[in-house]
Amino acid sequence: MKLQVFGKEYEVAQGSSAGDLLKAEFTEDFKTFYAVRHEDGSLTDLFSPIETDAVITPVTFEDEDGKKVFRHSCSHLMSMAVLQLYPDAKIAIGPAIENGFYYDFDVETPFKPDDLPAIEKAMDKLMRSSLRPKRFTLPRQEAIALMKEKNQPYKVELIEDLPEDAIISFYQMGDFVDLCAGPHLPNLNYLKAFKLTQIAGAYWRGNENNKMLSRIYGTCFPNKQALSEHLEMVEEARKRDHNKLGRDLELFTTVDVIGQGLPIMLPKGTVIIQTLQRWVEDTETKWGYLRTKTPLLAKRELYKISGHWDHYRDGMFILGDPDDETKECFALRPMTCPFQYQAYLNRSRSYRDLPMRLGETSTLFRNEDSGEMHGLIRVRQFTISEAHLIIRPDQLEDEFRGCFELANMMLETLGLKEDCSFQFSQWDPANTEKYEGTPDQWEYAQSAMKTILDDIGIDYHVAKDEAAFYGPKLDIQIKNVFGKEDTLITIQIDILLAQKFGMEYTDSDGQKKMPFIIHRTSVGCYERTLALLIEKYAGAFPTWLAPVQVKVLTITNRADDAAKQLQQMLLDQNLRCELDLRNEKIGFKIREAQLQKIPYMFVLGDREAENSTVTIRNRKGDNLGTMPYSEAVAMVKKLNDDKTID
RNA sequence: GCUGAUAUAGCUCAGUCGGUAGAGCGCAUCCUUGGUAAGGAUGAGGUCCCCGGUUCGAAUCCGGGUAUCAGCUCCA
Repeated sequence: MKLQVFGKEYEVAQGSSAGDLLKAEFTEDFKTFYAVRHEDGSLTDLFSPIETDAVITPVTFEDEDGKKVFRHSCSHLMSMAVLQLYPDAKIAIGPAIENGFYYDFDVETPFKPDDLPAIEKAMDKLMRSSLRPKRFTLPRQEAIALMKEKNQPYKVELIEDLPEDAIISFYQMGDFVDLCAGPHLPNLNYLKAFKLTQIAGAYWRGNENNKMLSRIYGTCFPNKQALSEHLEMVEEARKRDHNKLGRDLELFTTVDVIGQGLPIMLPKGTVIIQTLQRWVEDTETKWGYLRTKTPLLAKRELYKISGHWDHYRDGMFILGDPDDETKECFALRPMTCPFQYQAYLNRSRSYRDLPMRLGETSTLFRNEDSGEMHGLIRVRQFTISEAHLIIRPDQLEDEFRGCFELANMMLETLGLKEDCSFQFSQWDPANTEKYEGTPDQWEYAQSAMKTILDDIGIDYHVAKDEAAFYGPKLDIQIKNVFGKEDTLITIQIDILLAQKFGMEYTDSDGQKKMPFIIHRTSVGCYERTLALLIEKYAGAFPTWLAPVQVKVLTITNRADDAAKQLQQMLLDQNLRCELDLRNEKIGFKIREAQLQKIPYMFVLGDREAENSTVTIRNRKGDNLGTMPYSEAVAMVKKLNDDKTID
C-alpha cells in the first residue's frame, strides 16, 4: 500500500496507521501531528489503520482543522473528568469552537464556578495517565444499545437522528465511551495546557423549548506559554470593552429606575453621537436625500397594514389593550417605514419624482427580551440613520449601488471598514409564515440583489432565513471585541410593502405603477456605532470625533488669561476644548489628560503666553513643538474638518 | 425569556461569628505658583440596590423584586 506525505511516497504494510509511518519518518515533528487530512478533505486519526492508498497531510495546531482536533480531544478529556466526579451526569455534545471548546452536561444541580478547579484537577490526572483513545464502529441498533447501557439518553437521541446507513463511530478511553465522528489526538498527554474558563446554561440542541443543560467552556493550547498568552490577550480585549470603557470615560451610564436597555448618554457620549449625526445628515443631503420627521408612535391600524402587527407584535411596546378593538391602541414604532410612506402618499407622484430618497434620523423602540441587552450594542431605544428610497424598478441597480457606496464611504471614514463582512440575508421558502409575499416575488427580489452584489464584486456569505419579512437584505456585519458579530448596516430590497400601502406613481405612458422601495441605513444605529468605535479606538477617538479635542493646561496661573483666550479661539472654530487651570504639577495634569485620552494638550506657561505661543503634546505625551496660537488652532481644525483618523 | 454569578462612598474594593461601616484613588478647602507620569494638610461624602420576613438586633440569614455581568435563545 502506498502513502504519500509531503509529496514523497512510502510503501507501508496493510493495516498499519498513518501514525506508524509519520512516527518513523518524522521523529522530530511527530508530536506536532494531531491527525491527517486526506485528498478529499476528510480527516482521520493518526492511529486508525489505513485501508487504501492515500495522499495525506498531517494537521498541526497551526492548521484550523488541527486546532479543532486538539480542542475537541480536550472536550472529551473534560467530559471524562466530569463523569468521574459526577457519575450520574448525562453528556450531550462537546465541540471545538473558535478559541476553545465546550461540553454540555445534564446534571442534577448546574455546575458552579467553584466546581471547575476540581474538574481541572481530575483532567490533569487523566492527562498524565497517557491514555490512548481507541476507535470502533457499531451498527445502528448496537450503537443505541451501547448508549442505553451507558445511560446516555442524549447520545441515543443523536444516533437515532443519524441516517440509516451512517457509520456510527465511538472513541473509548478506559471506561469512558463517547459517540464521536473524530478524529482525536493519539494520546491524552498532548493536552498539557488547558483552562476551564466559564459556565453557562445552554439549551439542548439550541432550542429554547428543550431542557437547559449546564455548559462548561474551556480552552487549550499545545503549551503553557501559548495558553497564558491567549488568556492575557483575552484580558487585554476586555479592557477595550465599550461597556466598561464607555462608562469609565463618562460617555454613558445606566440607572436601574430607568430600566434595562435604556442607556443615558452623558455629555461626552452625546457630543460624539451629535458629531456623527450632523456628519451623516449633511452627507446624505449632499447625496440627494430629503429629510422627514415623523411621529414616534401610531395607532395599531398602521402596523396592521404594514404587517408588523402580525409579524412583530412581541417586539413592540404597546400602549393600551391590543385585544380591545373598541378602544384606541397605540404602539411605539419599531421602525420608520410605514411612517415615511405617508410622506410619499401626501400627493400623487410622477415617474419624474423618482427616485425619492427620504431620510430620517429616527428613534426606534424594540421590546427585547430582558436577557438580550448589552451595553450600547443591544438596547431597547435607539436612533438610526434610516432612509427609504422609493424608486422605479429600472432605478433599482443604480440606487442600490449608491446606498452601498454611501455606506462604504462612511465605514471608511470611521475606520471600521476593515472589520466588516457582508451577509446576504435570504428568506427560507420552508418557513413561509414568517414572510410576506409569494415565492415568485422573493425569487425576483433575491435574484435582483444577487446580480447587483455580484456586479459590485463584494465577497459575501449567504444566510438563509435571515431576511426581513418583506425582502432580502445585504447586512454589513461587524465583530465586537469579544468576537461576537452584529449587524451594523443594512440595505434591503422591498417589492411588497408599496402595494400594501397603495403607493404608486404615474409612469411616462400614463399608467399607474407600483414603485420598489430600498430600506437602508448609512451608518448603524448611533448607539451601536459608538460602542464599536469605543472598542476600535480603545477610547482614543480620532480628533474629529473626540468629545474633548484639546485640553489647555497651564503651568502657572499667570498664564490663565492667555489660556482662556486660547480656549476661545478654539471654540470660535467649533473645536471642543477644556481648560485645566488647577494648581497641580504640570506632569500630573498631562497624565490626567492622557488617561482621558484627549488627542491634544496645549501647554501654556507665562513665557509662551508672552509671545502668544503654546507647546503642543499629543495623547502619547510626545512634544510636537511650540507654535503660535493660530498655527496650533489651525492644525486641530484641519484634522477636525478632514475627519482624519489620527 | 432561560442558566449561573454579582450588587457596600463618584471609582476599585475590604468588612471575621448577626451587634448601625472602612481603605486607596477621586472630590472640596487651604498651603504650594510650578517645566512634563501621583507635592502637603484638612474636610465632606453611605437608603450597605429595593420591598418583605426571621431576630432583642440584619450590609451579613431567608423570600420576592430590580439592575449589572457571562453564556444560551432571540435580534422582524
